[in-house]
Amino acid sequence: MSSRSQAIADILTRAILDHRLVPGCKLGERELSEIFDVSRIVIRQSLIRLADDGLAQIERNRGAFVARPSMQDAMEIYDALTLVEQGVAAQLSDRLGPAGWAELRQHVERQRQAVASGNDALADVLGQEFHTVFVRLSRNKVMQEIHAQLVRRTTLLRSLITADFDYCNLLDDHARVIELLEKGRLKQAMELIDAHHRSVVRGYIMDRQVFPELTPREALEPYLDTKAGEAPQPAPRKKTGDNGKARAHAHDHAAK
Amino acid sequence: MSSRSQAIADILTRAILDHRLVPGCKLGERELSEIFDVSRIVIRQSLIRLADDGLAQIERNRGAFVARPSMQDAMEIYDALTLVEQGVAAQLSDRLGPAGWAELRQHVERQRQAVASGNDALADVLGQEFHTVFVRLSRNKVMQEIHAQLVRRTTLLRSLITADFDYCNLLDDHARVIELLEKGRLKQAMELIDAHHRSVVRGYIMDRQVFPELTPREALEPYLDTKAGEAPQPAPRKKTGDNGKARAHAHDHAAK
DNA sequence: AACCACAGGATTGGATATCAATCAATAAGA
DNA sequence: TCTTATTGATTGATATCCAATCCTGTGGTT
Repeated sequence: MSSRSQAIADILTRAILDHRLVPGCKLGERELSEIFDVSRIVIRQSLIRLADDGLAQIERNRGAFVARPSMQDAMEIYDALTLVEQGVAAQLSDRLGPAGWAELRQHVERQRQAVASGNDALADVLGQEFHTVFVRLSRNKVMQEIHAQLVRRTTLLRSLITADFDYCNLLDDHARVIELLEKGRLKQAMELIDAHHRSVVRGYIMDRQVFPELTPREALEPYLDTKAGEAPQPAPRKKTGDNGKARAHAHDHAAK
Repeated sequence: MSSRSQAIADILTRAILDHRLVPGCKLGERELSEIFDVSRIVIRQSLIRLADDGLAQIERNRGAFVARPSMQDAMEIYDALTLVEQGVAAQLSDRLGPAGWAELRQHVERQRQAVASGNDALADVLGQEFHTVFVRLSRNKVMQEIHAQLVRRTTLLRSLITADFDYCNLLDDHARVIELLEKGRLKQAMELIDAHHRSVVRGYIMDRQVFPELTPREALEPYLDTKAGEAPQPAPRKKTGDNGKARAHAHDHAAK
């Protein structure tokens, strides 16, 4: 392990991405230091890392809070994500070998099986991972890190929306992007990527404030015991505005 | 100002970008804490920020060093920069209004005047700034920050090269990119951006190690007095392998 | 002389206690 | 009721201390 503050930053990041720590939530140094049983200094360093990553916001003499991106921020993040993925798509359409295309198709197939077998949680994860795999094939670690950061911020954004949308028509986007790219129809693939992200962000309805429901202590409890071992995957917090239709298509959302 | 550690991180960043702190240079906590007259903890926080930005590298129990990117890193950074700038170019070719084009042309014109009047230092700065202005016109703060980070890392890379190249044929790239974009010849503009960055990184000859020449204390001295006021622009360190030809075209390099 | 092992020093990572500055919220007063 | 002052809580930062680790230099061995 690199350092305690990095480990704690990772845990906080996971908790935020799992929507257990919601935007606006106060991240008090004393409270966190008691939860993790470390000194305040280590917590400060963790919070600095989170702030650099855009997941937390530090206000002088007021403390750190889980970032509360604005609607403007959301659009900019999705714009940047679109730009990056379009660029990667352009690179891959030139450079990617058969093994790469096979890996992508295999990933989509696994996700499709997960959806078919009703394993929504797995489908969620695979859907998220697709983008990561996609960018990894560019073999550019710098680009990967930039993209990963943007993905983290989009995941944070999902804490801020109440209404989900109908994503049925976008279920097979991954497969279609692969297909278009492999056929050399780069422009269409890029337009598809753009259209998809655009429709996602257009569907966003952001709340002025989200209600925590979980104290930081409760939110972080599941991550604690693992000193340096396996990471148990605690179930993400259930969505509050849980209307049936939205829930029915939730995996489509995370699935891209 | 936000915090002491941020201010110090900014100073360290500037010193690195000015090539006063060269890659591989040890950034000892005790030494820096004495230089800046703050506690070691503040320095640690600053170093974490630098590491998150890719300008420093922290090795456990060994300390922090100015990052020493590999040739592979250099290519990846330039690839990412190309990707970003191409993407922004695509956006601007659609969305940018006349005022934007005018601002770009005006910037190029100012740089041209600086070159004509032999003010190489100013030409350098303007040449760097062009990219920043270019990306700023996308009106996307997220993208701006990503781009700025990449630019910082390319500036760091320049500490690692000894041989400069002949950039005469690329002097007017900025103007030509603008021209092509405004005419809607997006593809050609993107190819020009790519070709330019490619030729830059191909010309890189990286040294295994760079010799510091300046102790951290000497390197940081010019930045110190300014508690919170104006930032004096200390002259960048003269290049060591200073052969006439390289020097003669140095401004072309920084000018892009 | 070359090489390995061990001890010591130096440095980092972190804990604790303490202090000043600032913000927030309550309590006092007009 | 509105304004102001005090109090409490939290952050920013310092100093000191301790443990773990790395580096080095010495000394013994071959």
